[in-house]
Amino acid sequence: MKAKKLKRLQAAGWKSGSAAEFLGLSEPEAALVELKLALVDAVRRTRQKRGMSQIDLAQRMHSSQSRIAKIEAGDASVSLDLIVRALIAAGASRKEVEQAFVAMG
Amino acid sequence: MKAKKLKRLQAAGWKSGSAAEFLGLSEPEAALVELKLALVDAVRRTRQKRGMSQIDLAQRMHSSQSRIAKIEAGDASVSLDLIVRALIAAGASRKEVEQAFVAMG
DNA sequence: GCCTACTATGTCGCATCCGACATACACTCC
DNA sequence: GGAGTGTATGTCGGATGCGACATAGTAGGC
Repeated sequence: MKAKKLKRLQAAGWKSGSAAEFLGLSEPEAALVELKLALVDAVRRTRQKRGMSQIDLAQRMHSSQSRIAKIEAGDASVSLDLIVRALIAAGASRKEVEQAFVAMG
Repeated sequence: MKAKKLKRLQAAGWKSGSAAEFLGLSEPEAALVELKLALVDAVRRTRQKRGMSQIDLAQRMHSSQSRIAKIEAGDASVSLDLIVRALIAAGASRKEVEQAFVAMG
């Protein structure tokens, strides 16, 4: 599956921008992917800044450690909804959320 | 269902901020709802600014008119993913997306 | 080495979200 | 009133995302 491959690639250290192009995603699809990647980064950064483990965050948002791991890995089975929920649950301020979105460019 | 009611209310003209509180959503849930509402507004505004009908937008994003209607109505059966896809497909500029987020406060 | 804490990956059954379709409603123009 | 255009709402089967669990990998202290 294409989406899955993309996610694996990016998890392995691909810089956003090249990955989407590499796999030949259409423009709108690509934009959404970029956005997700930006937010995923924000989740991990925010969580670590707050000194939380994946388990801590999982409990806060009534989810599981494996889900958090998948979120941060950019797994294809993770929706934008869940990413944003995680970001909020991690305690990101409004400004931090905004910036994650802005960073998408 | 609670979420459904909320959505109906907001569609009927409730200002974001009061609706979530009114229904007693928890903080993180509320934040996500606020975000969705802000983006939903942006979808409609962007679409209309571009002179598109709901059908036009639906075709652009390979969806259906009824889905677009539900998006703009804040229907509970619409994910954040879909809202953002719609916003992108409507041709929202990066600045417009940003502003949608800022407006969320 | 072993133990502990943290993170990653695969799978599964259930819930939610999706596009599609039908249909109703609202307006305008003729 | 009828036709045309745009929007809203309800429903359905199939697709996707979810939490949970098991398990494996990784790093540090002892």
